[in-house]
Amino acid sequence: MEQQTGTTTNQGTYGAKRFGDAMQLLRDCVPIQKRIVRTGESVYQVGQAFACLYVINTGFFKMVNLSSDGREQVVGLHFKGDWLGLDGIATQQYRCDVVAMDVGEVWAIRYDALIEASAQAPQLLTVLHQAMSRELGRDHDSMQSLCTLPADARVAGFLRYWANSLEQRGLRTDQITLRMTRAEIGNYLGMTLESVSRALSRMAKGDVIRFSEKGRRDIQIPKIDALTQFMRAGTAPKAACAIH
Amino acid sequence: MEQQTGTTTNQGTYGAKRFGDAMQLLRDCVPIQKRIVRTGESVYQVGQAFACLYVINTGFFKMVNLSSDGREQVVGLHFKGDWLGLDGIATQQYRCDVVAMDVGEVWAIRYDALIEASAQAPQLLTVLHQAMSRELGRDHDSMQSLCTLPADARVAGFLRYWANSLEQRGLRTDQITLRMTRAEIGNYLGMTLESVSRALSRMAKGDVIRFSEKGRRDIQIPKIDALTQFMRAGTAPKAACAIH
DNA sequence: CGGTTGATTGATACACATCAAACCCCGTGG
DNA sequence: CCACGGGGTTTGATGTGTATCAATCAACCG
Repeated sequence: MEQQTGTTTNQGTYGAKRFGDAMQLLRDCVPIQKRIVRTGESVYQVGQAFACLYVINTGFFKMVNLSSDGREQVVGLHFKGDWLGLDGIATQQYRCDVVAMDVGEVWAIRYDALIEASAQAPQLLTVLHQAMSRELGRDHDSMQSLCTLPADARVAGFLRYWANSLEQRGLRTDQITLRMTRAEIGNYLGMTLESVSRALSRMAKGDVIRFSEKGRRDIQIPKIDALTQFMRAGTAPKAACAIH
Repeated sequence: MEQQTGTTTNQGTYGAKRFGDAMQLLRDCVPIQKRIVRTGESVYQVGQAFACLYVINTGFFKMVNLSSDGREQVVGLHFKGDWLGLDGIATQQYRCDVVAMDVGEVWAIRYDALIEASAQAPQLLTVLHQAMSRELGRDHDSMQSLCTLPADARVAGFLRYWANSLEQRGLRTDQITLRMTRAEIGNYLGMTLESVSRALSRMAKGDVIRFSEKGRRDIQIPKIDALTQFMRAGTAPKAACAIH
């Protein structure tokens, strides 16, 4: 695995380059409105009239679904290069809130302008469709985790996902800073904050992760494989016993 | 709520017409390869090279995610007018299996041909994007159900979703035939087949649903509102007590 | 400094999984 | 025709993974 691939040109894999290319294309082909979003502020909110898609330039965002009876659910985490607002196309209204977990910058792109521009530059469609397709795949993986993995494994999977997301974007992965509280993580993973805390404690005990000296929000992952290992540990305990 | 809206022209709502319009447009603008898929056969399988999107003309399909360690997960149910294969765009390989739960017909459309055709007929893009956007929204709702609702409410929500899906397509909803075993339903909802069975029994006891005389696979829903009611019952039992 | 917000850890409770038995339906073949 | 077998469903008894409740602790801040 390469690190700091800011200038590397890896085309086959999902490297940092993928994002750079797409963003350069956007800059060139469509009018873009840059916008700073401070921590806790939202890019858009449920019910708002749909007009723009947003591409994340910097920052971390959570996507929150609100049900009619007041339940809140974090349904996605988004990083640099991800598109926001896609769920608004169908109904012409945004279906969820997107909130910045850190100060960040998004590029607003009018959907109608994007479609128009795609007549001249069809690659724009490829970029858009790939973003949507990727999110569909991610959602399916999330559903699978929620349905088939025990709590500990879900937390491990979450850390692995976060580390992978950073790595794909050419960011540091040896020391990651979770920008979410235990409660937010728990909400995203379908468990309580206490369960998240216990899972992390168990991982720390097994040296799968390490807490940084300053704050329990910074986590070191010595070996990502250890996380994958830890996930399987809970999934199929019978197998280990069957060997005798 | 109107029934049998086969010829009705309701534009604002998600009526049966939406599907007819889109399918007519496709017929007119892009080459279509019709294909019959028998019960248990798959439209495509994970790992297969991506080339086509599929639009369901008739039948019911389940979308199954397979993880590297062998876990299977039903991540979606699809009906007439839904698009299949969208998750393959990003990686150029299908990411899951789509299996017919009943004999049905799908229309295969080459993705590259669709993009080309969209240069002449931009409405094609609208149709495609709305389909993707709708699925994203659906997935988020599923995640919310999995994370926040108890087992009974999830089963009720599942029935309501099924009934709504039929209604939007102008099909009968008074008597619905589940084309899935309890085990499949349980897999989709993140619970065991026994829990599904118990939930259905409880609903039948409360007259929220009725089993048809022939087989426990056919279910009558006298009032859909009763399902919604049943969902809330488990969600906030404290509130009822607090009133005294 | 007290006050607040988030994290950890323990004791207990409960929703659901697991295990097990019985039943129903339906097709097959003697 | 009935015997048989097998897949699907129901229902009960028991076990367990997490939720819930509660206390303590750490960090931050006006």
